[in-house]
Amino acid sequence: MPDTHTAPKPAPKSEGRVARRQRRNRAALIAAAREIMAEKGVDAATMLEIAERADVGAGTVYNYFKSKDELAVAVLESLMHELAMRIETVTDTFGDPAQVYAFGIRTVLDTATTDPRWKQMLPRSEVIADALFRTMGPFAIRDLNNAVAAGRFRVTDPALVWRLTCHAIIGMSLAITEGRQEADSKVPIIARLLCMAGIDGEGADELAARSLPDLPPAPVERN
Amino acid sequence: MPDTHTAPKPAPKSEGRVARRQRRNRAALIAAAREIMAEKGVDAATMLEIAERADVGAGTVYNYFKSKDELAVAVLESLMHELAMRIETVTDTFGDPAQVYAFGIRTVLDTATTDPRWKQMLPRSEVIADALFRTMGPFAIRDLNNAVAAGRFRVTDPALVWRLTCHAIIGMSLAITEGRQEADSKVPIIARLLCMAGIDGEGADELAARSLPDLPPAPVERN
DNA sequence: GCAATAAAATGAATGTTCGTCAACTTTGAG
DNA sequence: CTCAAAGTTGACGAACATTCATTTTATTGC
Repeated sequence: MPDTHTAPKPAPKSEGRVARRQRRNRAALIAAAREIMAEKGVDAATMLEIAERADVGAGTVYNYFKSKDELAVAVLESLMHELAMRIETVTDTFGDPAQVYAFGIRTVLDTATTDPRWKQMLPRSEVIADALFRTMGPFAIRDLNNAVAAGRFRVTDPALVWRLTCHAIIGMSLAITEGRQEADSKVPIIARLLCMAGIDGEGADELAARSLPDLPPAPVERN
Repeated sequence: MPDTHTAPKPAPKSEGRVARRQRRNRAALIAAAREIMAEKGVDAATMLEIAERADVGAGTVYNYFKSKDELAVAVLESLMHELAMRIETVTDTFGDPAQVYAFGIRTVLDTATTDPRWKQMLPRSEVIADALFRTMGPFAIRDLNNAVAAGRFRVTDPALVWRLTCHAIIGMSLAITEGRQEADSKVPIIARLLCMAGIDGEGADELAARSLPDLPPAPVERN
């Protein structure tokens, strides 16, 4: 009698213990991966060590992330989301929309070359650039559009400009951290990237040279 | 009697068998790696298979290249050097020095997104971008300087602009081959990259839209 | 409560690959 | 011809991502 009256898909009444544990595990895994990857770099961080620090079995990681790369992407996205939030709290006081965009890319460049959690990810340039494009894209594209509306920039395809900028920022960050590019060339780098947004050379130089307000401190790591 | 009259460093009279074999081995290894990496990608190409196709023992590869990465870089450099040579044969007929630069970056973008030997390397963005910077840098920087002298571009640090351009080109090439970026956005990509060289938007658009002469065919693979 | 069932966690085993090394071969000067 | 230095070899060790059969945990109908 296969026609028993068992509910085939029991409506998930409210959040059960499973869902709570899953959220804890996912967060713990990302936090552990973040720490270990920041300490030793993406490649040197082994899945076993990450699993141990998150206090789960080695195989469990694969219930949450299909591969090590996918886990690394999740880590990156969490870092970037956090940075985007911190940037937001500062830029909404700016009068010049072009400066909002300039501050954003300048901050990403500074963070990528300074924060060890970012630095250790840089060798995976293509992954990090793509994550940057996706995660901070909505903010950056909005800022570009604002600056265009204000007559400061000239851009027909903001997504294209943003993608070009992402690859350039990450590539230059890696070059700087590896010493192939002088660290004090950050201002000219920003100026040239602003040129891609359709501002002339003098305007770009001036914008890139403006002094920057401080970011709010990063939220403390939760244990 | 340590003072025997043995020449401590016997002047290499002429090229001996060792030197000849070494040149053959190095060339064979690069050729084999080129083929296999083009077929299967850098990661999927195993050192053993490369050694076998080059007809040397597995350990011998490490007499010539410290690591798999170093071998991959050598392959890239050979590809890029070849492309630079082919570009040279075309551009020296151009009247406008800005067009020489534009043609160069356009050709690199086209080749990277089209030639399977390049395409398979793209996932190693950071390596390929750096190789591009080094290998084609002398040409690109010379072209930039010429265009500046002709009043077409405005650049204070050509190496910086070239490095930014390298990372952007390679990143966009990968995005195109993976379908994350439409392939028909190549012209606007080039236009935006030209903006970084200090030309205004209209000039960049016009330069990027010019039709391109064909390259001479690639030299045939030697067996 | 209590089975019955489904979902998730586990960790030992697997398969792969890079790079090393001790033994072996080739080279070429004396 | 002799022999030491240079070059080659392929088997091997270590490391690591991923898999999967088994065990543990949670949920639900009764």
